[in-house]
Amino acid sequence: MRFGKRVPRSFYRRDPREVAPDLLGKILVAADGRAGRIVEVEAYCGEIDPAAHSYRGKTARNATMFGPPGHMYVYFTYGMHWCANAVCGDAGVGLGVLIRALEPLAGLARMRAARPRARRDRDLCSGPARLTQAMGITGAHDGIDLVTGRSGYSLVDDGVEANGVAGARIGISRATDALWRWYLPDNENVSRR
DNA sequence: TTAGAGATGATC
DNA sequence: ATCATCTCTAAG
Repeated sequence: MRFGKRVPRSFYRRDPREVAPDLLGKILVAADGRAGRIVEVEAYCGEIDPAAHSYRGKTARNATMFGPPGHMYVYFTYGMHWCANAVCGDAGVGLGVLIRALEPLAGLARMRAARPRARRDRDLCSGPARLTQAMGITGAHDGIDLVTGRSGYSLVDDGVEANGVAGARIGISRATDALWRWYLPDNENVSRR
């Protein structure tokens, strides 16, 4: 791959609270050359996590979360936004990591075209719905495999170290005490700076 | 720079 | 009614 080597499926087959901090620094790559480094993530922990879509079991919307790890769960929210997760753990359990922000690395012109309202480049991918817009991710991509990248998006590792800090998750009303958000504290592309 | 509210529709 | 959000507007 152009930006790094494939993140293997075994990476995802773990507790999302382990996967999430390890995902910081990895790169989300689109087939058309758009790419961004992950700088903010949140873990969602299935049946033990009241804030997770999968908390009450499998439904039509969250079915991808209960599928194999390393696939992308894309959901629609607030009537207008798409958000993307990496499915974690074993199939059938309903675990995932929400990708909340990217540092734009390549294909900036395409990202700006996809988000004409973004005033500065740091506004392109600094939020879960912003990054899907910038990267061209929609519900059409729900369930695609991020390991093989055969459906247009993949996650790769270029070896750059990224040490994050933990905090409370954003935009939820239950399980607000769990420190299951990780981000790079000095990165300008993190949401809610 | 920050705070508040509207947009907009699927979900359960 | 709620929601894993964003953007604009108004005010400081």
